[in-house]
Amino acid sequence: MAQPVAVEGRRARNQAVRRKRVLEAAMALAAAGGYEAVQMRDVAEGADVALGTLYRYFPSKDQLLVAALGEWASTLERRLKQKPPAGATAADRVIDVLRRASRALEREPRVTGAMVTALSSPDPDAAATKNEVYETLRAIISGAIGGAAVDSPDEVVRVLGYVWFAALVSWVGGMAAAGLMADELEVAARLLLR
Amino acid sequence: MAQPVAVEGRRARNQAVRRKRVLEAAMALAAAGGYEAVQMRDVAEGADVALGTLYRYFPSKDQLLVAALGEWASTLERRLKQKPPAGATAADRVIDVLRRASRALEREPRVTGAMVTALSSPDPDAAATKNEVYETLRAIISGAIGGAAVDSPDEVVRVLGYVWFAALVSWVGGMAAAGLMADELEVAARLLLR
DNA sequence: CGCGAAAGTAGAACGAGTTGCAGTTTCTTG
DNA sequence: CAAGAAACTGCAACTCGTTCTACTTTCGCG
Repeated sequence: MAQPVAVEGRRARNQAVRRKRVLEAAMALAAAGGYEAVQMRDVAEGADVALGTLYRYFPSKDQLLVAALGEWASTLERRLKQKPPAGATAADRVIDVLRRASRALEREPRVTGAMVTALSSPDPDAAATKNEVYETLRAIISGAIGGAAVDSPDEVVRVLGYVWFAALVSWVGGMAAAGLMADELEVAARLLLR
Repeated sequence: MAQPVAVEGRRARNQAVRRKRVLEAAMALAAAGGYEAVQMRDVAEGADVALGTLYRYFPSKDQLLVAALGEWASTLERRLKQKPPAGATAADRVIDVLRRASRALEREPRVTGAMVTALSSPDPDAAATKNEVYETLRAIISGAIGGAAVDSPDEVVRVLGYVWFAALVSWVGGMAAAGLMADELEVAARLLLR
């Protein structure tokens, strides 16, 4: 009589649900008050989960927020696959993508701030998760370059990834105004893809 | 009978001494155990200063460490003025400078880690101090380019500054091996200064 | 000199990330 | 269906950055 246990069993499904609830609770808090407002006790309460459980899912606050950023980046990547960037040259397409991304990030400055803060944290336990995020960001840039003939595309992509990250940190750290970020990225893209 | 109060009076001199003691204590702790080992109570004790006094000099741990990085960068800049980088082209000189700097930073990984962690912290109160550090780093790159004819030198310098910062953070965050940092910088310099 | 403000001291107290623990619930599996 | 392991819960406790308080010392200046 056992229902065919769809995929992965009931436990896994419940865990996926919990995980999502946790991430949503964290985002809600981040939207309201940024990094410092994402307090682990509050996240636990908001997700209706015990503090210990929260820590079982995400071993630290930074890993939680980096994971959230990972979801965001994956979503962006998916959307870009469906609606590829416009532009005749590789530089134009890269700039288009980065501007779109920047606009989205700037729309929720506190959320972005929280996630980027976590991304730049030194926590070595989060290194693997952080790398995935970087990987996705690079894939996004790479996709924008597409098949265009570019000198050493991998190197260009890596350098652009660095610039993207640094620009985000500068903005979040209050060292650069919001609009600047996209402009700096455009400058870098034009220099590297000329 | 009053001794001619050299410069700036006795108070200012004592404060300069205290400040230096604090920075030295912080560096000693950082050398031993990195960012987390730089605990404000221990810094205060090591510098033979009360905790409250420490906070009067440096309003936060991050500002303390960023200030330390600022000293390091200024020293490097001074040294480079005396012994300018070797190399025929701008790219070669920039690479030489960045390699020298990287080697120095990699020699004390824990100290570097502590300082870079602070530099990438989002604390907006530290923005001014952080900007000074960036300014110095850019000046160093700029000096290496020197008078060479380069397209949009300011933009190139800014982008290289971003890459330098991001490479440091990657290394410190455990996402890239030590030697890699200098190599990535070389790649970026060659791409931007070709 | 001698006073008053600024700077320093010791130490308690608060907040938030993280950990540990004892007891309960929920799955999976045989 | 009956373990029994793994996952959860609620909560106390610990750490370390930061703040606050009450008191003392030091220095520049009239």
